[in-house]
Amino acid sequence: MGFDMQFGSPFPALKIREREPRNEGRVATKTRILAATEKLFVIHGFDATSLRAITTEAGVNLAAVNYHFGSKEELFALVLTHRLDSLSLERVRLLDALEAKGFDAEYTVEQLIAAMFLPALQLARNPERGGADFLKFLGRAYADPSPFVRELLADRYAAQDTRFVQAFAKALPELAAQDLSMRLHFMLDAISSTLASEDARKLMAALAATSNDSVEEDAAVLAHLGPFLAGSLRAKVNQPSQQRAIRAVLAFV
Amino acid sequence: MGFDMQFGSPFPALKIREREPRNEGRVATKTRILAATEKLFVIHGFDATSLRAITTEAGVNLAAVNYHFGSKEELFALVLTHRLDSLSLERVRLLDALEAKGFDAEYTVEQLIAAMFLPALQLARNPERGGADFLKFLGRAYADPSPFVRELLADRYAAQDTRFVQAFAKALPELAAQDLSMRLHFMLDAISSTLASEDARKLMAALAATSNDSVEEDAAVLAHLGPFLAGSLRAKVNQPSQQRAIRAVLAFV
DNA sequence: GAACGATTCAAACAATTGTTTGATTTTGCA
DNA sequence: TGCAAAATCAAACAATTGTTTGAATCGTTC
Repeated sequence: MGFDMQFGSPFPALKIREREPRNEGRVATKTRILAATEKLFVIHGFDATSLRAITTEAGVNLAAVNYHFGSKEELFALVLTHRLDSLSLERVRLLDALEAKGFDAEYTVEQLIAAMFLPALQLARNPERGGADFLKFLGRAYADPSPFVRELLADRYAAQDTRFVQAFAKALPELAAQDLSMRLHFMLDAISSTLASEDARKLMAALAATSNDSVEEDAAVLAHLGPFLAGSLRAKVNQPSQQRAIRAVLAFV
Repeated sequence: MGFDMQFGSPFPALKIREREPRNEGRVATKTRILAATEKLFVIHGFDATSLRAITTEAGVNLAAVNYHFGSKEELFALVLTHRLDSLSLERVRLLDALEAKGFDAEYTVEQLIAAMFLPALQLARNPERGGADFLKFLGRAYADPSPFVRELLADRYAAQDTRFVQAFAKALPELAAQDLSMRLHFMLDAISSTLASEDARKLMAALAATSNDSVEEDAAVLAHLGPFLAGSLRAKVNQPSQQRAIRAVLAFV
């Protein structure tokens, strides 16, 4: 479940042989492969997940991957875009809605942060679209070192990233472009590697547990995440306190 | 250069055959291998750096690695600890000095941040001990997905990490342990993945260029990094502004 | 039920990996 | 100079990788 047959390839280049699965007794081979791929990708990443491991996990023949998907890369491209496209769409939708309604002048940064992270929290709560492992999946995807994965993400979601960067720039006009760029870099890298780490996700689960309504849970997580991230984005450079602290430490060098 | 023969293995288990290199005409084979390993590790990471690539880069025979170092893992363990041990020592030394002198009550967080990051900036300025590529090396090491690298770092530098966590906890008594833990997680993950990324390091170089004294350069970088990190650590949870921002965004869901 | 395409399967392929072997060369010391 | 240890070398090894092949099987349709 989760996966099903509506896997129309989003890549023109990735057109695969289409056909209605005809056996009813067991889940279609393609679906089993996709599910196994997602499961093993979360654990091991792209490079370390072999086609033999996938086909064994799925209980299908090794050649089935190349037959149904063409290649390992095409298979993983489908798995990645299937999950991440909905995340991206939802993020942009929230950003659109906020821009249409007009930001709350005082809390623009907090609203942008909420628009960035609420969709992931929601997807993690929807078993059909990722479930609890969705955050793990997301972290893996953005932390994966394989050039193939990195280029796929960069190419496919660059436009969305740009829109958020521009929105943050507008909300923080006093911050130099250099500093904003560095801080957003930090923020996004932190999010993704944190999502990939087991204990950090446990922490977030613990925070969520302070409420019992599911919408309230998301709000609880954001109430802890948001100020932390907003605080970092709003901080002013060259504070005297920082200057003094640096001098004190430099004295020991 | 940089590397030389004082490669006494820090691991009892990793004792390698010791011997004074006897050929003078060219750099000793062991040294060439170590240098090539470091160079390729920075570019490709542990898994994707093959022994054949290393020995080709070093201009030595393929079997030389197993002959001189025993295995690929033992070779990389030497390269990693060689660089990271000095960083760790210097960090702890600064922390000791600060604790001995007594922290500046008002700026403890800033001082701790400086103690964490100054050593890396210094090493990056010392050609003998890493040079400009040291930050790249550091980022790679902490972002590397290989279980071998992750366990090596966790086992070897856990004690140092704990000391810093405790110092931060003391400096931020009003912050719940959960939140502090999450924020430090974010902070360290952000630092390492940022160091590994090309454009983020360019940004830091640009910041450093605003001064010409080399000590001043480090201070300049810290003046931009510090407030950003301190701001994130000091932020208070459950701010009304954050709560309102979350409500506004949740309305669109 | 014959025929045909879609699917599955075991097997092999070519390429790459870390490691080992055994002969050969180089080196330092007697 | 002679000799033994150390170092280098080409070659092979065993294991793993993604991919391809060609025959066997399955399902549908005529």
